[in-house]
Amino acid sequence: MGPKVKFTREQIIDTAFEIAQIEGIDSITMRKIAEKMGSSVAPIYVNFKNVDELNKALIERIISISRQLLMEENTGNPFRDMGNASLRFAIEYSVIFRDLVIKNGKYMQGYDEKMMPVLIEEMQKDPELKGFTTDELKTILLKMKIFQLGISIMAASSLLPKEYNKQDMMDILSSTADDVIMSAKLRRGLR
Amino acid sequence: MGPKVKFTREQIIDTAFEIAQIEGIDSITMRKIAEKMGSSVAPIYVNFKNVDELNKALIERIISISRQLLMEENTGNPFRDMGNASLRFAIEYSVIFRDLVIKNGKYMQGYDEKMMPVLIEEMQKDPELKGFTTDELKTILLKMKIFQLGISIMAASSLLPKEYNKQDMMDILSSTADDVIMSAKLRRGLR
DNA sequence: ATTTTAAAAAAACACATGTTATATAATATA
DNA sequence: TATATTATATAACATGTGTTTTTTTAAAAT
Repeated sequence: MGPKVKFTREQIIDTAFEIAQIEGIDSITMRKIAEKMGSSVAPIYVNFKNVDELNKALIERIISISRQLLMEENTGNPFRDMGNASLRFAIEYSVIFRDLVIKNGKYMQGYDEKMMPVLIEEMQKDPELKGFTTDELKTILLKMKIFQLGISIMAASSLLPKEYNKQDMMDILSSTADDVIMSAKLRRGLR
Repeated sequence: MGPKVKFTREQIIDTAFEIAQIEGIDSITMRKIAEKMGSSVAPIYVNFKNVDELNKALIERIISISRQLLMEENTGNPFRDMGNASLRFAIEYSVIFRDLVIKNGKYMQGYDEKMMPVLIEEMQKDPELKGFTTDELKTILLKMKIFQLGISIMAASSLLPKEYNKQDMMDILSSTADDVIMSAKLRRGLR
């Protein structure tokens, strides 16, 4: 055996995450990570074949954090929880969130397609949403996902009115959900 | 005088725009522009002090194109036109649109703050929106701007259901506008 | 026709970055 | 204790980029 391991794979990913959070994913370099850890680049190349592998691991880490936020949010109303979790992630990790949406559309797309049926199923259990067809539920969900992405990006990019705080954001998200559901109910009445 | 000018400022910006449209703004380099024009980098440095100046000029070009799209869209319903124009830009120039939102939040912020009062004023003339207070109109506008950003980014990032076409996007944008306005009217009834 | 001038090309410089090759040193094992 | 192993450090290499310097060249002025 050689000397004790001083820099682990986890530590490297953590450090990359910290840099990404402040400067953006593109600003990560091998030397920056090394400097921040107080090492040379050697430990990085022991743990990762190259920069692409490191990036892949970082993306996985980010996804896992966002998923954890979703777990924490749990009012029993799944599609509202999802919106709030996304918003929280966008606020707490704004730089990374923007990078992720921009760069990683493909990953998100796959993730989304898997979540869709699950969410529809959950929505069917929701008393507030009783009596809607699956198609109507799909439309409601899509509208809310669109709105949720919009407000998340606005929050992450400081595009909302200055005085807007987190609570205001959650309120307008919730209020728009009400709008969409209410209008769907009215339309249902016309069927 | 020296030889005839072979590479104009406009041509350089056009070429940068083409690269940005395909590979993203960050992928623009002096040498790439030169190669695409069939020149050396010299003409670029005659027309621009450095890469920052070139980027500034490119952003101006992008803004001007997006403004032109807004001019073309003109159904007389200003805040719906704005949504459609943004959506069209996002679809036609998807790579640039994403870069712009992400990178250039600050510019958009300023642009927005200037547009807000104008739009509110236009909304007050809209018969569909008669009888709302300024605050109510502001909320409606904000909700629609959020939704519009969300769908534009989804369109630009291919995050919408595969079968969704441009018309579907415009329809759901319009339908959500209806939802928001309708719900606001119901709330107004409760005042 | 010659000279001047400015546009463009070619080459060079400085620097950042990914990656690899080599050197160093700490630890387990014989 | 001596040796082998291997984590880490150091240094070097290749490449891409912005920028500057030098050279070439074509049009205009003389």
